[in-house]
Amino acid sequence: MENTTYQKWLAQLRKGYLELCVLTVLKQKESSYGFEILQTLEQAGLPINEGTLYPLLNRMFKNGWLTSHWVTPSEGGHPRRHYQLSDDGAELLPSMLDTFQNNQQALDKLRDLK
Amino acid sequence: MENTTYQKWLAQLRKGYLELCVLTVLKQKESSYGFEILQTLEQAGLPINEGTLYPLLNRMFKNGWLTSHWVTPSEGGHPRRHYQLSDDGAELLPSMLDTFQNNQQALDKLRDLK
DNA sequence: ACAGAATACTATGCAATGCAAAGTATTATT
DNA sequence: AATAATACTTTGCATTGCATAGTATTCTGT
Repeated sequence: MENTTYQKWLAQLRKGYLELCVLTVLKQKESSYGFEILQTLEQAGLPINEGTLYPLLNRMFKNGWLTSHWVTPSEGGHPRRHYQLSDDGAELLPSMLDTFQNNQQALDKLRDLK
Repeated sequence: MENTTYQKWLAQLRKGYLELCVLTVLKQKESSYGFEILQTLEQAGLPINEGTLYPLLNRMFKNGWLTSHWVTPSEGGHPRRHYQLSDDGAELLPSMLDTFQNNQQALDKLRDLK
């Protein structure tokens, strides 16, 4: 109740940041799919909504940051849409990490004011 | 040109983060006003738009995170709208810092995958 | 004295995204 | 047969960074 505006703020803080996280996961795993990424993020302490991740992957794909192909598991089960970093995505990731860390440093500076 | 989607991403990454920065500035300075905050952020490596900051201050005020009063400088000049942290804002700031640092840690975990 | 820059705040409208919610399918478990 | 788990899609809402334009005062250079 009293925390409503804080909850809203949490959602805002994830904007942009989630893209960085997903690119990082795909760099580490080389190839992964929605459901697995969802679990990986949760294990790293970032539980996010299905309705957040799937559209996100789609947007990143449309941006040309990812490539994608369908995989039907040989052991059976629901087909999975796998994603990998594209060349553009791989090139972007270091800049994004840089920006994120610069933000961290800017905040540290502000905390040291006066 | 090729960077358009990256520029958009930069704007997204600032959502939520800017609020944390402004709260931090106001904690350090105890009281400040729009134009000064603008310059403080720029000096910390965060140049932001007027049209971003003033509405942001207004929203934070409406959320009850800040208090505000007008000050006419004794040395003359344009009247300034000063802001300070409210009790709610002061209480919120540590939680926000915590969340931000947890995000940093989550990203570090992801970079260590496998 | 006048023009422009710097200071300082307000208001409007757009684009982008996290999330809730509901839906579709398949496979595994009980 | 029913439920849960796996796996992806789609719609609509609320929020926010930014571009842009507008208002007003003071200071600087010529």
